[in-house]
Amino acid sequence: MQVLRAMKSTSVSVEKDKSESPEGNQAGKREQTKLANRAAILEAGRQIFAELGYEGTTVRDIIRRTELASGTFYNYFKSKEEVFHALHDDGLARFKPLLRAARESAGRDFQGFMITAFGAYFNFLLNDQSVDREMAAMPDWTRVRFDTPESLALFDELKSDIVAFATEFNLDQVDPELLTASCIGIAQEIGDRLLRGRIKDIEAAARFAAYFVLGGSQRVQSEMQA
Amino acid sequence: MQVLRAMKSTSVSVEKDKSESPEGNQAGKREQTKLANRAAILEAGRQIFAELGYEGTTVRDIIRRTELASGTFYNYFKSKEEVFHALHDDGLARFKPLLRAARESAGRDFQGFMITAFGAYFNFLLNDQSVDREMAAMPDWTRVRFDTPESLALFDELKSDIVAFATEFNLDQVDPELLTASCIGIAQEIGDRLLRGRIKDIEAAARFAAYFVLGGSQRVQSEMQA
DNA sequence: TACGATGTTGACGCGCTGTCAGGATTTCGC
DNA sequence: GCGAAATCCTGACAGCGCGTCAACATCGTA
Repeated sequence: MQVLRAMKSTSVSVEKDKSESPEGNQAGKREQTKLANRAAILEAGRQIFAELGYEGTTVRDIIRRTELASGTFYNYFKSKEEVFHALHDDGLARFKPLLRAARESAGRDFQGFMITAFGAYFNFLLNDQSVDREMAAMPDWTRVRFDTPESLALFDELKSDIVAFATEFNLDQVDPELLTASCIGIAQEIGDRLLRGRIKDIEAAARFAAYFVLGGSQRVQSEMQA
Repeated sequence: MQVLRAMKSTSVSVEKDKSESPEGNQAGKREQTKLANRAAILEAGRQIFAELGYEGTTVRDIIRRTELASGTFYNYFKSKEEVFHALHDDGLARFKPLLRAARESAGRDFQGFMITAFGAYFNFLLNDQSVDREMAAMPDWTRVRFDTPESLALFDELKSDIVAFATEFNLDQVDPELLTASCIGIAQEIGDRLLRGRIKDIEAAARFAAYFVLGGSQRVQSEMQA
C-alpha cells in the first residue's frame, strides 16, 4: 500500500490539494506518492534508529513502521546505511545556514565567529531533531560516524573560513589542516559530552572552545616562528 | 577441531612444551587449548575486521578463518562486538604504559608531557598492529567508535594527569572536563588524518597539538579571569 | 582403565537480505 | 472517456548469518 492512500484514509488533505489547492499543485500523483513514500521511510528510519540504534535496526524494522511492503524499500534506498546517510545529510543541510550566518554576522571578528559557530553547533546538536542526537541517548558503547560527501563539504567550508581568518591575523605558521582538524575534534568531543549530560552549560562550552582555539593558534604561531 | 590439534599438525612446539619445557608448563591441556582457541579467534578477528570492516564482518567469517566449528565461537565471545572490544582493549593495554612513561619522563614539564603524549599516541596509531589502524585503511565512509570501560579508564587517567598539571600551572579557571575533552578530540581528529595520509609529519603534528593545548588553556584561563 | 567433567561439533529453526514475477495504479495518446 | 503502456508496489522466495543444543570427543582424576 502506498502511503498516499494511507494518508487518504486518515486525512483528506492530499485529496483536497488535488482539486482545491490554489497554488501549483504542480506534480502528478505519481510524483506525489514517491515523495510521500520517501518521506515516510525517512521518518520511520529516524524513529527506529533512535529506538534501536544503528546496529540494532534492520531494513525490515524501518519498513514495518510504514504502510509499505518490504520490496518497496529498495525502490528508494539501497540499504539502511543509505537511509542513515540521507538523514545525516538532512541535518547537515539544516546546520549549514547556521554556520554561514555565524560567518556573516562575525565580520572580521575571529573570536566572535568562533563563539557563534561553536554555539550554533552545540545548540543544533542538542535541539535539532537529528538522528545523531537521538542516538546519543542510547546507553550503548558503540557509536557510528559517517563522513558523507556532505560532511566533507562542510568541513572544507569551515576550513576556508578558518584559512581566511588565519590569513587576516597573520597565522601563517599554522597548518590549516591541523587547525581545522583540531576545531572539529574539539566540537565533536565537547558536543558528545553535552549530549550525554557530562557537560551542561552550552554557552560556557562555546566560549571555552572559542578561546581555546584562539589561544592555541596564536601559541602555535609564536612557537613555530621561534 | 580445536586449534591445539591443528597446531600439532604443523608444529610440535606445544607438544614439546608438554614434556620438555623446563619452566612451569603450568597449565593442563584443557587450559592450553582454551588459551589457544581464544587467541586464534582474536587473531582471525583482527585480520577479518581489517579486510571486511566492522560492519562487513560476520561471526562466521571470523570462525571460518579458524579451524573451529561455528558453535565454539560462542564459548569464547558473545558476538563480534565482544571480539572487537577485546582487540580494542588489547591495544589500549599496550598504549597505557606509553602514556605513563610520558608522564614519568616529563616531570613538571607540561609542554614536554604534551609533546611526548601526543607523539606516543600518533606513533602508536600508525605503527601498532591494532584493529583501528587497519580499519582506517578502508575506503568506507562509516566508522565505529567504542567506549569500553578500558577506554574510559584511560581517559580518566589522562584527566588526572591534566588536572595535576593544570593545578601546578594555576589554570584554576579551566574546566578539566572541557580541557580533557578537547585534548581527546584533537588527538582523535589529527590521528584520523594521519592514518588516512592527509597529514604526514607525526613530529610536527605532535608539537602542533601540544602547543595548541598549552596556548589554548592559558587563553581560557586569562579570558575567564577577566 | 573407567567415569564424570568439560569443551567441541554441526545441524536446526528463525529472522533478515535483496530480488523478481505478477498485479495494481497512473499517465498518455487518441 | 478509453485502452495501452509505463510505472512501481507487493509479497513470496532462495540464500545466508544468527545463536542454540543434543550428541559426541577429549581431558582430568582415581
